[in-house]
Amino acid sequence: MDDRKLRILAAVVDEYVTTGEPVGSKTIAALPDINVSSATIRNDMAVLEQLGLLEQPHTSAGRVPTFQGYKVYIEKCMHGAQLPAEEKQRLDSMFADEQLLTEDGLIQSATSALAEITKCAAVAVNAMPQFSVISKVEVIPTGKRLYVILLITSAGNIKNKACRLEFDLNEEQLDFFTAFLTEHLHGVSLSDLSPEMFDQLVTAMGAYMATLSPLVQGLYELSRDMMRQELTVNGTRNLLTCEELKTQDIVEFMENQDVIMPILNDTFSGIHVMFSEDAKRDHPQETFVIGNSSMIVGEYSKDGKAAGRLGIIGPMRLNYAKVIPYLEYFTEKISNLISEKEEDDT
Amino acid sequence: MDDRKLRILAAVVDEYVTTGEPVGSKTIAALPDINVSSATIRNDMAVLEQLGLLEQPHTSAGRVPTFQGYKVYIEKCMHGAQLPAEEKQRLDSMFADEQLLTEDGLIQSATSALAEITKCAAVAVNAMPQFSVISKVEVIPTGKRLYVILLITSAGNIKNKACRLEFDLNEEQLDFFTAFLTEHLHGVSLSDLSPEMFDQLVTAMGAYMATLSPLVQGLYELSRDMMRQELTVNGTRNLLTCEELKTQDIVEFMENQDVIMPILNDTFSGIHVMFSEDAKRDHPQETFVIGNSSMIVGEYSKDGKAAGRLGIIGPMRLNYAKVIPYLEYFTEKISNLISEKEEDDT
DNA sequence: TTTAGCACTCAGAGAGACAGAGTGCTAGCA
DNA sequence: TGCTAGCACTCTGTCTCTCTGAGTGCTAAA
Repeated sequence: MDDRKLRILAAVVDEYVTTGEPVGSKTIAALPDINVSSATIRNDMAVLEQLGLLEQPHTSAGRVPTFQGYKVYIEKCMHGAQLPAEEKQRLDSMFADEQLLTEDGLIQSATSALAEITKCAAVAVNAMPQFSVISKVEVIPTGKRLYVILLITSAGNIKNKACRLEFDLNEEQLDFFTAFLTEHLHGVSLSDLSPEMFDQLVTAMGAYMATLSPLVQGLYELSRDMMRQELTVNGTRNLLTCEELKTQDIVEFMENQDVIMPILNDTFSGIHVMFSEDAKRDHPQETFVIGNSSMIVGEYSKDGKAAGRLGIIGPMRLNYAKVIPYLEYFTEKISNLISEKEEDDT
Repeated sequence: MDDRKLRILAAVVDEYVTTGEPVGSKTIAALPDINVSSATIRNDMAVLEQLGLLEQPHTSAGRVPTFQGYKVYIEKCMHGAQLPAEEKQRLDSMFADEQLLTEDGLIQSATSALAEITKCAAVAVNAMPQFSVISKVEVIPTGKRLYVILLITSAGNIKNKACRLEFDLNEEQLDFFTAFLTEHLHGVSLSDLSPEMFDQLVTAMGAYMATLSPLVQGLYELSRDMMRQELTVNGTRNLLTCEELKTQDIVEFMENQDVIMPILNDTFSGIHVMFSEDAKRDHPQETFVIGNSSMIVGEYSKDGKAAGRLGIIGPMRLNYAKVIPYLEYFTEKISNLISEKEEDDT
């Protein structure tokens, strides 16, 4: 695979990405940095087609990159595209205005900006919170036989749940229960909270068991709830303008966004590009992936530890050279902002 | 407007609803309960067209009901269609299995069943919680300068919010604040919580003002949050199969479902049918309504008091005679189930 | 008031022609 | 050996034309 063939591949991809039309040999020959005739290009394109990097929609049409072609392009032809300095500044100032925002707000504005800029859908998930640890459990009486359990983790997540008991608790019972929970659960990681562990808790309560078990059950559900990752999706409607994506697929995705969770959680580092073909192969159990789509995912971190992922879902025919630098910028920016915040808060 | 014209209108609607094709005079003449010739029907249809109840897509096509035509049909031709008894039983048994469910769960399963049956989108909102009153406010220290505010209403809604202060509070301050909030807020209705009222609260705190105002601010945001109605939408994808609805519109709706809130909150009683034309007229400020759609809304109640609304969004060309009885059934069923539950709980 | 008959209209499907873009192959040139 | 010019061939998309069928409105008769 010589240098010229790579340049031709890159030219086909660039051209196809902007026009959306199959690219012919003459178009390529007319480009300034290609100095061979269209006949030569035709020969090279035939080879690229045999390698599975290009394909023809029909005999008398130009060439279109295959998803393997895109892969080679991204890997070998894109060498570190950068965001223009003025664009960086513009975005920096946008984030400067929003310094006060919470992490949630940050993710919201990052995904919507990303969706706006790339004309794709932007997604984000926080990292699996399984390793965060319970820092506080409170039980608060709030009405006749009605109690609210409040669960707080080291990562700062707070959730509550109301439980109704058979009987009202007296002060002593309440104190016992709070102390009991603190003793057994403080510092325990969420992922260690198994149903078995809760069974043990119930037995350990001895005489209080019968009265308090609904609370323990509620607590279990609450911890399950905490384990759930938050998915943010923005700009899915942008995908509608891509003819190569089926509307049916897009809407199915909108109604059932969670299917992309396992794909987002795949292990990798840095920026990762994935096509619907890959997803179908690696996650056959997922009922649904948008056909002909690609997903570009990056990771953001908080004080050096993985904190979540940010991605773009778009058509396979996507201006990767433009989009990837943006994604890099945003992941880095989010990492900085949430890490700083932590610093000046503690 | 004589009886025969009404029967012809009904026949056109019924026929159009099932076939989706404009209906010609011959088709109507062939129906068993119409005993006049096609020429007579043509004359009547010309009159119905002048009345604005029917229209022709083009000169040599059959007739199609206008939205006014549907209105007259629903009002005068449908005389109380009923759900077949066996269907009622089937649904009853479905709900019997789910007696343990919460109100949320009930709404979830009702909307998804309704969407499934009608092949439309089903929506639900709870009633505006503006008249529920604050029954409890708690402030719980959870870490360094970190406090969680817990707000509980008479309707049983619970929400929390974390606030970070400049300084840690000592026990006395915390006690003061809790007592202060209970004194001023207990029994106050959510709709009375204005920014001005919070300003007064802050001033009334005297010396504590500076330290505690972030908590008051947090409390205000929490109360705003509580006022927000919960919207449940299910089965929007079903709408994609209707050619008369624009995909663009449907997707726009999916991404921005809240726009239907004001429409759902319109005052009415019983079952109410509304067309996108009506919605555009009555809610011109709403940026978006699905064109050619209709929305059928009913109300469910809890112990006789309005508790929320359940609706169907579908194409204007909809089998109203089938769909409306289902909606009636579901609203009544939900009302019964949530009311019963309340009884045996207090 | 209803009906039968007739001329008229219009959309949609199908066939055929044509232009244009692009290819593969062959033969010649550096 | 690698590149190029030229040519025949292929295929799609578009345009035009025609034809069919469904449906109407109008008129005259029952």
